[in-house]
Amino acid sequence: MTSGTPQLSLYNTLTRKKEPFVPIDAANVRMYACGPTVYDFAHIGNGRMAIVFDLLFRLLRQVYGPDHVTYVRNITDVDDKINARAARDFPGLDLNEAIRKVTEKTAAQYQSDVTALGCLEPTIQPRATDNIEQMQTLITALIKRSHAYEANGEVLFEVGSMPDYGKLSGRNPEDNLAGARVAVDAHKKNPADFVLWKQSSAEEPGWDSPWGRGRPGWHIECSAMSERYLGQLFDIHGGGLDLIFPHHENEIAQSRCAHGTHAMANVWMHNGFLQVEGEKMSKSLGNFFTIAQLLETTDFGGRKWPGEVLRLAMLMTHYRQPIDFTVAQLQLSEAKLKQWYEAVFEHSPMPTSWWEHLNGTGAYLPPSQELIAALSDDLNSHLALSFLDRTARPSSASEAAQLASDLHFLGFDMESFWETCRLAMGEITDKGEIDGLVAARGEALANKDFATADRIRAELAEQGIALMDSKDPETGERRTKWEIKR
RNA sequence: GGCCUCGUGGCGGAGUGGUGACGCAGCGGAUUGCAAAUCCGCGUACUCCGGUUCAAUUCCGGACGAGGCCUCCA
Repeated sequence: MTSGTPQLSLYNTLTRKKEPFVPIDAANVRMYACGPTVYDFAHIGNGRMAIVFDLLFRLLRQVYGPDHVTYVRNITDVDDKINARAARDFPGLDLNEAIRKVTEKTAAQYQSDVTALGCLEPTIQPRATDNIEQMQTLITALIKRSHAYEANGEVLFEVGSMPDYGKLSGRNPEDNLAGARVAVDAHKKNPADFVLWKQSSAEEPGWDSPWGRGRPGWHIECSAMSERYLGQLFDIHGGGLDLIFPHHENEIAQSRCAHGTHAMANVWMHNGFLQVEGEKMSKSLGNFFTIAQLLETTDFGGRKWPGEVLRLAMLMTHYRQPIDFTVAQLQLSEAKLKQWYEAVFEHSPMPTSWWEHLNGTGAYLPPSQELIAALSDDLNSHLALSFLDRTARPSSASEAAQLASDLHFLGFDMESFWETCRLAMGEITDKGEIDGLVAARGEALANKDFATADRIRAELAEQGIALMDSKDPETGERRTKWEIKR
């Protein structure tokens, strides 16, 4: 970290305060985010989480260097919901084979979804099923240290064995009992005790273990995978707000009790939820949208939405605030994005032009200090974007190049934008052809042949090209620029 | 019932103990063959009630309101 870099501070759910971020090892900053359970398409709320932690990943890479950050996002591919889905979708198949089909297909879909949202690939994406042995090792340690017990064929974590259980969520087991619909199982010592390992029937997926053939509970996998790839104590652990309890609480209990450590991760970060048009997103309200649906169908607002537009809409609100996801918000995002891109395009900062840059080798500049400063304040993405608004009227090619680089840093790429535009442009794909028509119109105008001039303008408009005239401030000559409209 | 967030102009949303961030929309003007774009100007917002203070939207307390978690839902 150079001396000019602003201090990074992050809100820590554990302390309910914004704190300066101090990495355990600046040469290897380690973060973990709970990834998808791969049984169905990811919805736009899952997308928000991916974007938030992608932004953090990008910021950390900028501050500490791209080779000094490890980002682990797991794939949960063992889960009873997956089993149910596999049995439903592939009734003829052997269950394990059906499960593999479901998880592979869903994991691939997730990857393509979040890539469309501009998310970098995490450093490591471990699968739960590749880490069963590590989970068993953890469970064995918990039993040995008297934090877990076997009952009724299950292995359970004993909440009462950990004095500060509930610290993250600010609750203690007694509080929960009053209104909670916690099933009181006779075999549990405490109703809040949770499953580490459960038995599988012959048809269910299972692994041999000291406690019989079975499968892991939901929480243990993140404890196992984070330890394997990040160690017993790492820097940042993130996820959605709803994971605070019970998932993260239980992860902390498992990891700390198994290792005898005082902490699992130093900073716990949670992103807020999103609503859709003012209502909670739910299947029953009919306002439940998957990422793929927004990208590929016209279900939301009667049209498809580019991934970058969805990304910008998410970043317009601070990650801890609730977002009201609306068509109006997406339209505003698209307009902004278009304005920024066009500002860059106008100055064509590359030696040739962005068109050539599409195939080529442009190098981006480091992001603006103001941008990094805004994000360093607990990922204040809206403030960062308002900085872009202020630089969105570049007066020189170098300013335009800086704007392009800032956009690139935030995960918005000129390349994909122009690809999308090319598709929208229809017949005309050659910039020279457009320039020729613009010149022909200029000639017609010089001869006061407005009919011809307007015909050319109308033809271009049909191809999705809008022309705009302006006066050169120096010479008073007509200048015509064009842009792609959608 | 317990716990956690949050309440800023038509909208999205920063921020601050004392001159109304920024963007979108809107209004007025300049420019213009027309159109669009562009440029200039315009808003007097901080849920309510107390308290602290010379001064509160900002700090403290309370009320009201919204949302969330306590159900393997991000």
